Amino acid sequence: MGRSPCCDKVGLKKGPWTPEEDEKLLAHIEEHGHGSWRALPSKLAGLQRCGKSCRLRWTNYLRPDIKRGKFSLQEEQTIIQLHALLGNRWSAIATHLSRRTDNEIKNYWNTHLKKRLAKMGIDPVTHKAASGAPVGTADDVRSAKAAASLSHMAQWESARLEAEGRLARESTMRTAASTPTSITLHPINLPEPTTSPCLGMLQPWQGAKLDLESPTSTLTFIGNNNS
DNA sequence: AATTTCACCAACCGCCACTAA
DNA sequence: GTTAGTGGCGGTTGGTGAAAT
Repeated sequence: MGRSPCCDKVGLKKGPWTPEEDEKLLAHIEEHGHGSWRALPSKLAGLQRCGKSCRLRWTNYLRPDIKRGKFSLQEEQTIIQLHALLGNRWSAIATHLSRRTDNEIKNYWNTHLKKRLAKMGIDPVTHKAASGAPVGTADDVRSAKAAASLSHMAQWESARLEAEGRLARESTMRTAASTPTSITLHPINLPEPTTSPCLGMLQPWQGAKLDLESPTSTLTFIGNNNS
């Protein structure tokens, strides 16, 4: 498959966006909406940016429904648990954290959460206690069970996401005009949220009692199982 | 006060999936 | 069936400010 490079055109600006550029992009999107990103820069006089850069700036920064600033404890828990389930599928994780962008979650994971897990002797990739890590023997059994459970859940969730993707595509093709395109998630039977050994790490930092509501309970489940 | 090191995060890059011609 | 164009995703980089020396 051939691909034309997007951002190698001479004369296109790179690097941080200026307030003026933000203003131009915002004004344009407010007026025309965001449709064809590639065509957008040519419509915007004076904006020497490639469409890809415009899209990124919009989705990660300018979108009005973006929540910025510190992550709450609840959000941290959600990220950790979803990462245990989904791995580095940041966009999928972001859909479960309302108003957070995948880029922001990814950055937060790489700069904060990953290090914390490592410090706790937990492998941030597998979410299992790292070999040789100081984990209590009683916990070992629990951790192993939890890991096995999470592994199974991960497979389940992957399959579910694929199915959802297919369904979403099919439904948009079939009923493009009439049907709302919101994706409804189907219930998954999660074990106790605390089964992920790494979640316990959040408690001492906050010194507060955790309200360990299942992170995925923030999802809007419906009762029907059509899969 | 000057310099170095570290941490954070916005933005870039390359790849993939999908679609239209 | 093939090719080219586009949007989106995840990994990575580089600029900047804060902290340490």
